[in-house]
Amino acid sequence: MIKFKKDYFNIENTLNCGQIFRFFPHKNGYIVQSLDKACFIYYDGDFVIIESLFDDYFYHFFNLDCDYEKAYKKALSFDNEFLTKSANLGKGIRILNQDKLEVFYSFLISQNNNIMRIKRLIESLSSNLGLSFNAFDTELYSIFDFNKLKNCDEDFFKKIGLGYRSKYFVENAKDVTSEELEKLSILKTSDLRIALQKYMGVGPKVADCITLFGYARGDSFPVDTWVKKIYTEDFHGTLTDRNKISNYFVETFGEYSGIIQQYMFFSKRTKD
DNA sequence: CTCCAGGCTTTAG
DNA sequence: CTAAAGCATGGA
Repeated sequence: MIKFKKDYFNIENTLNCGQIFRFFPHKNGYIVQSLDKACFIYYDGDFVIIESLFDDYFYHFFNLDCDYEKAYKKALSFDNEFLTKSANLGKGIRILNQDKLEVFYSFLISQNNNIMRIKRLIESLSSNLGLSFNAFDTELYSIFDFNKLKNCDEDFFKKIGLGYRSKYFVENAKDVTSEELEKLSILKTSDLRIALQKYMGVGPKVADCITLFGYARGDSFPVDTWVKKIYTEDFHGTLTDRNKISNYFVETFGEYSGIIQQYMFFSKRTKD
């Protein structure tokens, strides 16, 4: 069991800011899944409790060593109305340390798609290609077995509902492995971003999500349709190219780009 | 019916 | 090089 004060840790906001797709409400908290592991996270007074069989794994997963007060204060220092509002709304958000391969395939699904459907598709892949196990009185599936991906044809992925993204899975399943992604760790973020885009279906935005959520690169700023709206409506920017918008924000926020992006993405999507 | 969702690849200019 | 069409699917 892991127990810590809930300062700068909001369970709902951390799960609902679009960085993770495999979680769901359970009793007084949430069950959260990563690869073949699961944990049960909930509040107990002023504390957050994480129950699992893998304390070390989930301690790292939830990034519990990171000081988020700095990021929050950094966000306030820019004196931008929308950013200040977003930081106050989202200051309990943490960037999770997720598995690189799980992030890769998860965000391969994400393009031109919505979060509810992304969650459904990953769940469907898992129930078809993962192993079932029981935890917290619940029947769960591990993430889809990456070795089994190689043996699936395009029709299988289409039946799951991946649509035109099916061929991305067929292509990448041939050579995108955990080991291959791990090799790229030596690259600095800007080079890593380019390297990831060599894979079919991975463009600038998906690459940024992989560097941020899989490689823990704070100097990443994914620009999707929501963030583009933020840029024009709330920062009154004039750029239209997503690459340039991303570069602009990374130059502005530096190593805090990723978390600040999450504050704003969460804020823009939250109807108050 | 149209429009949109954590966009990318392909093709045209 | 930049601009725009085409793309699967399902919910609003």
